[in-house]
Amino acid sequence: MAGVVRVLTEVAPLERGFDYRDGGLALSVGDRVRVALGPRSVRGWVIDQDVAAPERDPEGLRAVTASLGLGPPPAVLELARWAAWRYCAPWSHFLATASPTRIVRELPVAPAAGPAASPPRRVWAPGTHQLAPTTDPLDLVLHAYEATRGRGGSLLVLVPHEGWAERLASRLERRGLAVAHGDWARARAGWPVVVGTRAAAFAPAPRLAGAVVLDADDDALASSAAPTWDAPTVVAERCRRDGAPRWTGALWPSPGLVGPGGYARDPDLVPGWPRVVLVDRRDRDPHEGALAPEVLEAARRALAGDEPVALAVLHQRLGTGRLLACGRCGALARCPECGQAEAEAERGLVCPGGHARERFCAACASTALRRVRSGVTTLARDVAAQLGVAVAEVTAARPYDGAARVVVGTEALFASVRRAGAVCVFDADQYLLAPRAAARRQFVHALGRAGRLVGPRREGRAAIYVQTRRGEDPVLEAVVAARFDDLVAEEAAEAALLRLSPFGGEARLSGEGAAELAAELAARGVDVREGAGGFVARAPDVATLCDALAACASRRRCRVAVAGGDG
DNA sequence: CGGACAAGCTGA
DNA sequence: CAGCTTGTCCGG
Repeated sequence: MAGVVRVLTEVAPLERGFDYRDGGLALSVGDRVRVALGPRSVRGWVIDQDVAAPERDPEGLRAVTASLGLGPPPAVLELARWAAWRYCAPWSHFLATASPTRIVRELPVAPAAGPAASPPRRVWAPGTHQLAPTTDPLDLVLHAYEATRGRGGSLLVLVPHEGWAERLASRLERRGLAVAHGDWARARAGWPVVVGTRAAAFAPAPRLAGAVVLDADDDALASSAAPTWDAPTVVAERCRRDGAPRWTGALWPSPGLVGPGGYARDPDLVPGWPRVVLVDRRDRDPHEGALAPEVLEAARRALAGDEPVALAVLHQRLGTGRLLACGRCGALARCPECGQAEAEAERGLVCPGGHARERFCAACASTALRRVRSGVTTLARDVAAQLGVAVAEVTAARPYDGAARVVVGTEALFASVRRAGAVCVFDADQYLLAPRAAARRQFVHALGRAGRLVGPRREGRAAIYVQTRRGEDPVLEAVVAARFDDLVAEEAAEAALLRLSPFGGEARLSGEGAAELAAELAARGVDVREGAGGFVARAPDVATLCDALAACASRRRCRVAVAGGDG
């Protein structure tokens, strides 16, 4: 009895499966196989079994060359198919994410989900929780485990960074939970708890009992490289399919993370935020150096303390533009018409809104404008000179090695620095003046992460110093007071009004074939506008947009980034 | 995607 | 007309 299976190959642009005789191999849906495709030998996945052989010439089918072991279970196979539609990307891309890196032919036997050694202290309702950065989410995970362990299946726990996943996995193990972390076979076997980062949204657990996503507003949970997709949205869909409850923790409950049910605020939100001190540098001596005097004073106090890292200086590198400031009065060069940061043009200044003007300071009319953005290396040298101590430069490529007590780095420093006596945000304006609304959210998120280094305000002395040239900025006022409700509501209202994600479907088209795809979408009634670096397509809802994209022949010839959010 | 094969261009 | 580039087609 020669069975026929349908195989989807790894050859991404080939969206349809090809049929093969199973060649006597015992194959199941999801399994990895090697097949011949024309003159080539390629890997693929069994996507269908018991396929009818072609009526004419049933012997013309080639046989599967070899079995390459287990692949994703059927539920995850279907989830990957959904993600391919949702993000306008090849199915095989997500199947690869859900597959093991080495051949797995046998699975361990999953242990039963026994009770936790220490029960949760609180009851956490499913839904979105705005958590203070210093609130330990372990209790939420323990509650989610106890609340779902009778349901059968795995509790999936996602965090944005690998170091956090490792620490969380071992803490849960110490409380008696059976945890699969970075172990494909255990997840595939249905281990009671599966912990991981972004890719674990496609962890091969056959069924979810529940899911927890922590720091869901961290950009690391979204893939910015093509194809773009985001883990919170995928997990939401997965829970919907399995009828599983879901808990979301976020520093900033952005519209894409909050459903119609709203969100719950951490009772410790205000005391659990760090103390934030604004350092307004507008009226300062432009020669006072990289760090303001009050930051230097805080650094010296911290150097006298016993934290291994006394001061961490955070330098954001967003985009490629450079900010300009007046060499005389220190004001930032901002567009008098729309308020956005201006950049140097061939002659004069230009803002992202396209307004151009002569090259002089709008505040004091001085023509002595200078660039105020420097790289991490320059900044580290300046800080070393100001403080007279060794300064370590920390980037993704160069983690903190524990030698220096003052570190300067990008957000990558959060991966290797866990505690600090004080934090200085070198230049908040990079975030606050960026034209994208997401930049404000990223700023609050970065401050929250910095807050984990210094600890909650209720503990006193440690603080985050935010250097700025902005006056009254609602985002700065919010982080000082740890009151975000108005901004969160404002963002949601704006997204609803403009029908941005998740209130509508939204996709960015860029690259070579963008114009062609834009025309094709417009012909299907999708609202397409030309924007910065490409086109933005909008539809009343995500399904309409994704269906339209799926029907377009030219969708593979350009980069399509469909916005996340599950509403 | 990537190979196979056909059609077009070039140089001697 | 060999040798090379460029384009189109197709895979079970």
